[in-house]
Amino acid sequence: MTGDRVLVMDFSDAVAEVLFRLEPGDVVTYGEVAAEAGHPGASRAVGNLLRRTEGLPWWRVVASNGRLAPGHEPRQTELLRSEGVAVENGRVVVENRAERGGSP
DNA sequence: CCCCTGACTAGAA
DNA sequence: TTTCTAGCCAGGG
Repeated sequence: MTGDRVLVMDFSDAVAEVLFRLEPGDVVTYGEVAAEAGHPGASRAVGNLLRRTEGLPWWRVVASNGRLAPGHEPRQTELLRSEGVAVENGRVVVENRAERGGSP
């Protein structure tokens, strides 16, 4: 019963909880975090929170298009790669082997 | 209460 | 493919 332990959590706390639940090698988008935190659509607020808050696994959060955080691409790339995440040209490589322009 | 900023997103050009 | 615009949300002054 009351499996929900969601006590009046502030936006910041809710987002932080979701972030800390992530495991090494896991990557999520701002929108996913916002929705998981109980604030769907607040993707922008999530980005702002990561920018103002420290101690959070911000590198595990990327944009919906796989883009990394502006100004932190090099650092985020190294962190993600160190966890086994494939990153290329400031972008998280998704299981998307279609349309690629280059070598089919 | 009002105004502005921002590590966003989806869609159009 | 890249660039721009409009819309949405929370925090801070």
